Amino acid sequence: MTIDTFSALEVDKIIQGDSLTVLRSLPDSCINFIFTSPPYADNRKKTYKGIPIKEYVTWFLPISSELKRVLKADGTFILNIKERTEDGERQTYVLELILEMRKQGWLWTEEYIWHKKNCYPGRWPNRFRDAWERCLQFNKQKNFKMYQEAVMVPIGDWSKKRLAKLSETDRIRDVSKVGSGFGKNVSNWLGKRFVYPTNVLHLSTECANRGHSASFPYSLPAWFIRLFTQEEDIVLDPFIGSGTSAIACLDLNRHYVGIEAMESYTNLARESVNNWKAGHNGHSKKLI
Amino acid sequence: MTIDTFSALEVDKIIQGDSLTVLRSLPDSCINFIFTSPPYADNRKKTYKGIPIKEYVTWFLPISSELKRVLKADGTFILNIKERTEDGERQTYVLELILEMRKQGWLWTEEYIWHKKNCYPGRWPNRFRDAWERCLQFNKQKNFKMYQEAVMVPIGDWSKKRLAKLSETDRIRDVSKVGSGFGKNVSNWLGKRFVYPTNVLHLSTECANRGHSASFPYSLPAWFIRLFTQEEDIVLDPFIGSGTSAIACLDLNRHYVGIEAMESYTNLARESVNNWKAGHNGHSKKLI
DNA sequence: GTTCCGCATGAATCGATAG
DNA sequence: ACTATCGATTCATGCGGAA
Repeated sequence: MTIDTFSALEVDKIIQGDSLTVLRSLPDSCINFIFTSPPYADNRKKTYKGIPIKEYVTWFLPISSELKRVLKADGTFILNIKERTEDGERQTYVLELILEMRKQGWLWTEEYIWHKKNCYPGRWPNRFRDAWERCLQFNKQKNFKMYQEAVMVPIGDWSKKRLAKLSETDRIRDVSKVGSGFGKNVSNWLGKRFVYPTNVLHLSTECANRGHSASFPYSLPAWFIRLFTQEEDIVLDPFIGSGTSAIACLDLNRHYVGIEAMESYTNLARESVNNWKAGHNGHSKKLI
Repeated sequence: MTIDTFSALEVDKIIQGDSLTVLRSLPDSCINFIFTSPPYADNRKKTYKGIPIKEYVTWFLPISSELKRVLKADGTFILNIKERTEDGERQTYVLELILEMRKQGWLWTEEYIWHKKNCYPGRWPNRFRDAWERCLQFNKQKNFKMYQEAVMVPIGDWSKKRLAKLSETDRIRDVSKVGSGFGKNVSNWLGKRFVYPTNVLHLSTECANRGHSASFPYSLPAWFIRLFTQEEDIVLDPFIGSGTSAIACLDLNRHYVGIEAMESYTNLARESVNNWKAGHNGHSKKLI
């Protein structure tokens, strides 16, 4: 990254505004990694958090085009999404989106499965509970940065527990141990036998009553951020919601750029960031 | 099922021949359930087990059309498939296949994830081990046969604590919803030992215990056969390979129709069937 | 500081009812 | 007929307070 980039790109901020508009104001090739969980399709509510199914692809494509522009050549874009059912069918807009994004020049590199261990309850005569979501990986070129060692897990049964419990409690423990960084911490871990994970992630959704609901658990962006970035890298979340990705960046010593359209969510995200800083003795991350 | 159907459809057989050709000889609407794991796409090997990627959709569509014809109106088709990577990208033929099959009139009802707990080992610089496959559910109409009780799983350990004491809030919460449903609700939970599964299946890739290698484990077709059929129903596998689906049918007292193009696999499947019958004291399943 | 235990919650989905 | 809203269904988990 160059000085020029930094002079044009302000990092560690939650920007309030329309995602497409804000993205257009960002410089080319300034972002190391993009993680986002965009608003899901919803025919019923025509609010911010509900894009009609039929308009979904059309709505997203200009955004993915800008994301491709701002992403560095060796960067990665992870899109967390799951299609809705309508009229008893899985809708196909996510499939269409993948095909259209490839026409934009994106490579569809991989599809990770987020297995939601505590999925929503319910019972229906024609289907079971939906316990998984897609984490689609897109890249600009075949060679991209990937730091597999940062997400290695201990071998054996408790490795699954370890991966599953990478949430709030874990965060505190890690911070209290080391200030130098999460990846280092993990690699120094007690056992010497570590194994690479697979493309299936077993994470629970957080369900505590904290005044707001995170649409995805802290550990989801954290896992991908560790996998695709190094410290001081810049992470973009164009639909940051309540700020989960930003908190993950703070913990992992990455820079973040968050965009959020709704004022209430923006305030919530900024508050989360301030709480994090307060919890770390007022020491905010050193800015370049 | 009518007598006519049976006179035209011979069940409990492994038919050797080209799948499309054989399918065309079957009567309309005679099959209760279709499960198959078709030959994977592969550009390099031009063998039976390798359909070129670019031809895959074109190759499969006439087959899926015939499958739709032979399936009963309330039947289900489960397609176990996973796209290959080529040039560092996930290929898109499965996505395209879903879209094209919908144009044929199929409903894309659901996508189950088969999580392969002991997936193939290996390491690559740009991806992790692939630990999941798609099990795509297609139907002819919104209302289809589904026997959810047949695949219920033991309830989690949490229930022991949870049900040990009935707290005040349980009562309040129930009352707030349905008013009169409290007693009934609690009594249901107290006796409950099994719950419904989700759309994520955790199965190992272990094969049938006969020393024959199968591309998918016995438990995968068995699970779906139990879910979508009753005893005496007819199950079709148009790419039956070494006969795993047939063995599952024998165990579950379902009729099977298997199709296999290669003579060697056909012999293997027939041998598996014979071994099964020998292991059951020569009593083959009663034929109608 | 640990462990234990109660409890509210969740990117859900269907079918019935209402406009 | 067609769309919008609402109630019913249901289970594993993290969190917070208690022991």
